[in-house]
Amino acid sequence: MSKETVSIGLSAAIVAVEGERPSVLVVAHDGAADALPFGPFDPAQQRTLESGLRKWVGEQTRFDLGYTEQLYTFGDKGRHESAAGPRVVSVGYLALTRKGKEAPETEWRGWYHYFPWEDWRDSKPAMIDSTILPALKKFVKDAPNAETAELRRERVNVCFGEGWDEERVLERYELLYEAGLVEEFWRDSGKANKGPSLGTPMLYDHRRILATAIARLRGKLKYRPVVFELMAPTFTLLELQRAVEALAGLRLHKQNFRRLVAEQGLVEGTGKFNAPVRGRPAELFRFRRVVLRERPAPGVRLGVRRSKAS
Amino acid sequence: MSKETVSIGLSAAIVAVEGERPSVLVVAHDGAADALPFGPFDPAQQRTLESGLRKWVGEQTRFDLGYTEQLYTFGDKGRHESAAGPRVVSVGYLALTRKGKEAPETEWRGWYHYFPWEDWRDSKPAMIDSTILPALKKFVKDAPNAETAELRRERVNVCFGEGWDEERVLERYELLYEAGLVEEFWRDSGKANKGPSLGTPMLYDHRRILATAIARLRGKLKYRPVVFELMAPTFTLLELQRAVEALAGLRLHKQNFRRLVAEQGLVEGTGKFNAPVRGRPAELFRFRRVVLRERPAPGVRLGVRRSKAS
DNA sequence: CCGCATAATACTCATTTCGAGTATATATGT
DNA sequence: ACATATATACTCGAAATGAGTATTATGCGG
Repeated sequence: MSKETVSIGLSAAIVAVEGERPSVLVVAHDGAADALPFGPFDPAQQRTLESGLRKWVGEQTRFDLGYTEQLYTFGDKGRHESAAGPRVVSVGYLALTRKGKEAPETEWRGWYHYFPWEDWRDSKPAMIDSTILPALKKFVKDAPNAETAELRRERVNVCFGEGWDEERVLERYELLYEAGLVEEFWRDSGKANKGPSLGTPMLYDHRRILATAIARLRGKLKYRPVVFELMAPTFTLLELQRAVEALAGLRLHKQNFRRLVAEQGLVEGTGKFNAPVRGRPAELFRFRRVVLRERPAPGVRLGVRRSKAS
Repeated sequence: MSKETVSIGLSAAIVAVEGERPSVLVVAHDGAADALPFGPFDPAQQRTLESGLRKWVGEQTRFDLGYTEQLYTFGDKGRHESAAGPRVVSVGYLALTRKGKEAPETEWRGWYHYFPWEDWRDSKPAMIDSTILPALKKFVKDAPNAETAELRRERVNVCFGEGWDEERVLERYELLYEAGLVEEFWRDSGKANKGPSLGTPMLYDHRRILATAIARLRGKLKYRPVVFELMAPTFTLLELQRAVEALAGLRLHKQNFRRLVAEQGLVEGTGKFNAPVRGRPAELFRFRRVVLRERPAPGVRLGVRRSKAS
């Protein structure tokens, strides 16, 4: 094993939405922490990193990855590899798919298990005021000097202060990590955690990769029609809205949502209607693929609401 | 050299702006193609990829990298390494700095040398209509089948059709690459180019990394105050506007630009004025660092003009 | 020292977008 | 029939946006 070479690992946050639940495919061995599917990159066989990813995902799971996107390359010492063997650099990917039968050893898990503070659909998660903000206040106060304290105060404000920016998923996770509010911090530092531990931990730095994936997806949503990778071929407008809301972790204004989607030419009606459980039947729509040719940034601009219920 | 391991290279697009010219630091050996500063990553010495980057940039050049950001990890076979030796995976970075004395062997070069079709400040570059579009039309026509032709037509339209999206720098470069309009395509495929060759080529895949850097910077500009990393401590509003225009490759509406910048609280006046060459003296402004605490997405929203001159 | 070119800065205006709400239509269940 | 639930259409005001005109402060050439 040469000193100058490293081994490359590919991790994938494979995302699907079922109804109102955004889910991620995890490998869950009993006892061990949840992990993202992970595979080695074989430089001898594969021409590109992405083809390597598609290959082992195809082998290990049965999913057809539609949209895939590289997220970030992590090379931090000690956050991945074992003491023996070569240094591991891991390249994280985001992949979107429609849920199917999962492979053995894997299962779908709602991503808000890992990030409960990111779901604002019902209301601001109570844990923010009850647990997170007090703990972060302490984190600011415990800063070694005034300058660090000021920086920390700024970060706390940006992440959890006035005006929720749903895209800052990674920033918030990293802040909670540094403040010792997630289990991984204590695991990585080898000390015992005596305080709160928020959300379900994951193996290695996988929760960080997942945070990156969610952040990227929430951003992309607004200017590229990526949601449709997660939808069935036809869907009602409410189903589409629920999917977007699930991903963004926010409630949207129904009437404005359909106005946006329609005006942008993102969807077209099929003339068919669903069989409703209750209420007036909704028309089934399909994604207008041609919009890719027409508009420069055809995303689902999410008309965020400012006040009460929908 | 193990079969399963690769060697990691770090490339950096180090960007500065002088007046109206956005520049990138290149290593220019006589005869050879321009290259981005490139250094190997030493897994034995460095804890993270970014610390590895900062180390050799600090050694080779004299710059203090302010803002740095990882761009993308390229692992394509044949686009980087030599036949012998290990497979090279290259991690690209974007770094912003203020121009200083460059190191030996390096020089600043305007980035539009490499992407002449990306500079729309004066007008739509003539080469688009005279050279690019006809060649791409041929590229569509030469498609092996109707489906590929349709896909290509769509891409051509998105990249160079109605409605210029200044952020699609990478998409455009990749399209030109595949259509054989940039020298690198012919170099990589080992054939002789008989057609036009647009812009100045670079070593390996460095022009692709630079395209990624420009795209990322143009996007970030709008929602994070990154321009200020490139400005002197104080500046006039016109200087700021010119810098943004240089990066975006677009002209902006002067009065609206200052309205945006002022309303968003991005800058504050110093009460001092410059010594004008002509015209009324302009007030010198400085970046309001506190804005980071106040606003969720404090970027320079660039009120793009739709008609004639400023 | 006057008028002009040039640039900075202030202010106006119409249009579009956006958040929010009301009104109406069409189902189901009792 | 009517209560309830959902789908869809339409309205309204506030804010943001694109574009322009007006005014102010300089240097410079006569």
